[in-house]
Amino acid sequence: MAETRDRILDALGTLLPEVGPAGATLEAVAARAEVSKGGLLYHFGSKEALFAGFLARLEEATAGEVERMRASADHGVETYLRISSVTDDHFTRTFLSALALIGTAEVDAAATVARVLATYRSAVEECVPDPVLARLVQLVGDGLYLNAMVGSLDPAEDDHVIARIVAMTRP
Amino acid sequence: MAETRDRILDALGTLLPEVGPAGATLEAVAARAEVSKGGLLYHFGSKEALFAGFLARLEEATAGEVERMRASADHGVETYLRISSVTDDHFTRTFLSALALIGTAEVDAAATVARVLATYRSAVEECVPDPVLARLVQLVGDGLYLNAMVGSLDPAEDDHVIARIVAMTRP
DNA sequence: ACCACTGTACCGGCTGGACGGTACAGCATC
DNA sequence: GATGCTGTACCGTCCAGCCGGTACAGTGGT
Repeated sequence: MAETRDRILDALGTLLPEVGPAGATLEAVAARAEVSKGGLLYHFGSKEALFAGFLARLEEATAGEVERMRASADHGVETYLRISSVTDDHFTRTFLSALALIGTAEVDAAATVARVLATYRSAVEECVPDPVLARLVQLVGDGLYLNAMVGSLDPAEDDHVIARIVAMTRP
Repeated sequence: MAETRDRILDALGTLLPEVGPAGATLEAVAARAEVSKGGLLYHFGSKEALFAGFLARLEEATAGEVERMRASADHGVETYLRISSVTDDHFTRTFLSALALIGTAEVDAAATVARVLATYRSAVEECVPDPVLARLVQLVGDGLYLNAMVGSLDPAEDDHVIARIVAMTRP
């Protein structure tokens, strides 16, 4: 069942920020997903496949987020930065989990994250004519993600930064 | 000998970006440092102590970097951003290694990194009067680090962004 | 000058436990 | 009774930490 598969990936997503890749044991993931270890290995033949499945879903979700950016009235900049600074967003959590996967032997998470960032970058460049400014916008978003990763994010305060940047991008 | 201790920590620092925390076995670190496993465990009683020692050295190095910022002619902003974007710098590599440690069970690397970022933040706030702009500068720096972590950094290109920000901070 | 002893630095084999992966038996539903 | 899925017992590997040992540089009593 595809539902079970997604439940397993969700379980991995909640587990990774809590205990890191080392703590994300097959048994731990199975327990969190309320599946047996055998059941997990039925859906994902190996830990590598499990992680790869997670990263694949991240890339799909990225496409969806970029679509949301394109559809937004302000041409996406604010939408982009808001997502980065809202830590309880599902996509943000998935992205942070992927960051936690960087450095694991099983899978090249860095490459996937790099692709995700590149996708975002093209999207930002679409709605900010000045390429230097576009890159600046993206770097601020990335900075927000890094701060979210280490848990030092004050969303209320960073609202002002976001507002400033949005103002810069529409003269 | 303190020299051996430092050599071990250096070995860990070069190993972490290459193979990640999972690959940074006691034996692997010992081999890289040209010490036996027993010798390593003589200096660091456990893997946790090894990682903790590495993070402690990062915090010391941070103090030194902030000092360099304070001493620089341009009031630190450019110095700060340059460090973030130069991936072969010793401090940058140490910092990226610490990022790789986030999520390991042995040690709370996120807290250390958060403290390092907070230290930098105060330093930037010292030389940029506008607090919102100061935060923006710091977020761009953090964004550069994140990009360096996933290997998607084009230093030549980001020079323009740095120049733009430096211009913004001295009207 | 010599020896007994102590502390420091380092070495490498061993073991117990954890974890990834396999095998297989059970149990629905069709 | 076949298929899709689940649970569990088990195996092999890998690794952290332990431990018995070596080398050697003091140190101090004689």
